[in-house]
Amino acid sequence: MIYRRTHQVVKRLAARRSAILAAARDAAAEGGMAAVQIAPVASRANVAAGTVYRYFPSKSDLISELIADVSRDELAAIRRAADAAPGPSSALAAAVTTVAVHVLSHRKLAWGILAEPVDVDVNASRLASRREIAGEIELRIGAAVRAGHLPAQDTALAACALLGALHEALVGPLAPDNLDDPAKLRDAVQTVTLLALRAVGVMDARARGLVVQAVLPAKILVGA
Amino acid sequence: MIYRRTHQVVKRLAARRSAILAAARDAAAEGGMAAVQIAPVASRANVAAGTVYRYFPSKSDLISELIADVSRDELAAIRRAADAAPGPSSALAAAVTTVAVHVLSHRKLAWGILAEPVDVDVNASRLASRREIAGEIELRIGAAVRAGHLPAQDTALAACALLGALHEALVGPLAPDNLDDPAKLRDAVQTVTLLALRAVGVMDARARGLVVQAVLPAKILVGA
DNA sequence: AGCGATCCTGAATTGGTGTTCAGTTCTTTC
DNA sequence: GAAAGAACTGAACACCAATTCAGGATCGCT
Repeated sequence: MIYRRTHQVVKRLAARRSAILAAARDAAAEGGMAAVQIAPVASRANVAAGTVYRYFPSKSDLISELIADVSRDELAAIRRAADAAPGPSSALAAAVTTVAVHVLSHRKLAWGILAEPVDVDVNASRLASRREIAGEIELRIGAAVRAGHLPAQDTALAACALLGALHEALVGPLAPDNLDDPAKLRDAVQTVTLLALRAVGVMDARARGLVVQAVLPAKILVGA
Repeated sequence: MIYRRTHQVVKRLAARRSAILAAARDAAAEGGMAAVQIAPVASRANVAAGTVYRYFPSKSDLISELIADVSRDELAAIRRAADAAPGPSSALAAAVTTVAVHVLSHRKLAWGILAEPVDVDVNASRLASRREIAGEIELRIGAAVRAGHLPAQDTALAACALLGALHEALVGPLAPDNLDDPAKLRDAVQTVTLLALRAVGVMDARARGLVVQAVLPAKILVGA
């Protein structure tokens, strides 16, 4: 008598799985990674604590997958924005703006994904995701360099620095707390993008133009 | 019969206090904030666990003071370097270089102080220290702006971004791991300083000059 | 329906770390 | 030198959250 999962069951299992992940994401968005605890997450997902362990071997695995998930979304958004730009410099500006906007739209979540403390095994996953995003930025910087728009430079280090600047200025603990006003938000994104572009060597005047072009299409309507 | 602390006793108590703080600092330098646990720290300081509580009301207080301590040192170093510079732009370059070098000399410690997870009450202290350092950088940026060397800008946001860039590029998880070689180290400091200066609007050519001047006096002999 | 396989539950277990405190040792004072 | 006060010790306690697991519920097959 062989037990075989029916379509419906498979779907239900998948749904539960994503429900748990979604619950974890919500928890992280509200209270950072520290708030991603098995019991609360299970409760959010309308599941018992033990059930979580039928879908994820451990809390670390759950968080790793959460990070991978969020990063995948972000990476896709960056690529989309950059690929839609008319040239390498615009692409870089678009990529940077996208990161800024994304990070601002869920500051707590971003903080948790980027910087909050986790176990060693989670760090591996986090690192990989981060590398991908940094790699994408690096690519765009490299393209701009090859196009002669930027001076030659260590693109990897530059990419790290850019991301660091964005994160610290926008979601770090010193980030201005008055970013609820959409206008201020827009200003912050513009300012930081400008800084980032100048950092890699875009001339001030040209950078200002790129920023304006990049910010226009980006949706800066962000929920808490 | 009134007990009055003798000089010797006062000194011994003070010595113990600093021994505990030093032990905490060492622990943090080795394994990050997570390694700052009462039992190990007490053991390092040649003291029983309970004794720690005669000097610090709680672990949070201990860590808060540790953070304040380290930050005070760093702030002093920044001021010293900047004040010794001949002009506002040089001062900014010197300040940035100093941060870079300091952060590199104890990466784990810096990471713990800057980004590792801690209780809410500790965060307040950490925030204050960080604000001071960011404030100092902000001052230097402001001075350079007033001197006409930089375009007008949001100095607070710029300061945050600069620090974020430095930290991420030098001690963040994506930081190159080959920084044991002093030459590479020097390169990294130069590169990042250059990025930082350009970010706030120093022209590329001029920035390169400032970097060289700033890096020369900075000791880039750093232990693990 | 009936039976075994799978899945779910949630209370109990586990592990690790901050904190306490009764007992001990050292210090001051007379 | 002895009494009283302070400081120190370290094992015991408390707390919190991850993880487990025996029992109950559900599902797939005949």
